[in-house]
Amino acid sequence: MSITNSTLQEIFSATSFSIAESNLITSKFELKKLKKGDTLLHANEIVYNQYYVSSGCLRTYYIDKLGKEHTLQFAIKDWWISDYTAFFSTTKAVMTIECIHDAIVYKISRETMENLYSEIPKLETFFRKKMEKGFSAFQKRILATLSQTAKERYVSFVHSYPNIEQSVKNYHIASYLGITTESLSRIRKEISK
Amino acid sequence: MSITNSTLQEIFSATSFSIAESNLITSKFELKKLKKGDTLLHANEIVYNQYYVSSGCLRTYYIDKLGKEHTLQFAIKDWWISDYTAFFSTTKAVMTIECIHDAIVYKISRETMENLYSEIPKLETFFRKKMEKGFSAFQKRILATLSQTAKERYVSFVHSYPNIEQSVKNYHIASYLGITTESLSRIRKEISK
DNA sequence: ATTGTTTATTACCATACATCAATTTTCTTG
DNA sequence: CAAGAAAATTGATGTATGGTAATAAACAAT
Repeated sequence: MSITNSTLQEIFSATSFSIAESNLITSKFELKKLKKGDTLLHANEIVYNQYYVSSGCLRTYYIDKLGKEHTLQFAIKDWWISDYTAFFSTTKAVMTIECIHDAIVYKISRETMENLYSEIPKLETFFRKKMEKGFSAFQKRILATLSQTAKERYVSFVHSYPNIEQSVKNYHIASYLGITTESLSRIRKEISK
Repeated sequence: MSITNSTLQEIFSATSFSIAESNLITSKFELKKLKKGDTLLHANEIVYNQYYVSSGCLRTYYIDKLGKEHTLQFAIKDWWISDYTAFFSTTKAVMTIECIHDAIVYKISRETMENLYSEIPKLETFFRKKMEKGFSAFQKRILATLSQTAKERYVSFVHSYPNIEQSVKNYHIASYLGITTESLSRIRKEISK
């Protein structure tokens, strides 16, 4: 229950806090260790928390009515993860979060976040900017799905996220790109020629 | 140059400001009237501004290397519009914003926004929450593209945005859904049976 | 190392959606 | 309301990606 000051530095690198602020913030985060295969968040559960990923790898995925998995997001060091649609409104998760590689994450609730925001405005600024980045990333992804072929999207994924590409299964990547693992396999073969 | 207090109310409905705050904010917005067919933002232009839509209808679209248009977003009354990826980093627009129906918008620059945020924290809260909603909406759209057929996405679009559906061309909707206008036509035929 | 299990590949056929070209319908504007 | 322009529809055919099933390769565990 609670994290260290150096962890605080890790999470909010560019931001500087007073001692009082630091103490307040560190007291609110909770460390969690995850093993490969663990489920951090189950679909249908009410989402109270978001998580900062300090190490390891996780993914958020959605299971559709046919039972197929669709990966919305991967998260490695220095990424935040949750089912954000549910998190922002404290409603039930549509997605599941799974640990792909043993991980260390720091957990914080939305209620706590909102309270911290009013006490420490620069924390709100920090997260507003995070959100702007995330919004941007999603926008780019939508444009990519609209305008590119599966092959182009794969190439650009490998290029943009070399660290992730190495540490996840091909079928995870396929479900992120919106294609089957067989199609991805064919694409990889073509590229390797 | 500058808007009225009642317009301020319109934009920030749920939020209340002191007189000084109101005056400060209203002085920063600039009214702009647009005619159908006008371009509010050109691709390749540096993006300094975002716009609140008071009336009318606009859309943001991307032209790919083959010359095809892909609609990222529509905006009607009470929506905000810009090329946000470019706006957040004050870089060149990738997209174009076109007026689809005569519109009235209020313009404000990012620099002004950032200054207002530090003076009026609740304004930052307002936009953080807007951003959370937008992030959520994009997330849902990505999940929909990953897991649904074109027909399902069309039905859900019509259901979610009845006001937009009425006021835009079918080929706009097609380019938003990521299909051709011919395919959309076939889908509509099937549904009408 | 051997065996079992998970993941990736390959082949063959199916399907959703795209493309192209023509036609019809709807909207504009004098 | 007539004539032209823009948008939507339809038909015929093409293509990217999906589905199924079998096989091969990679990984894990004893």
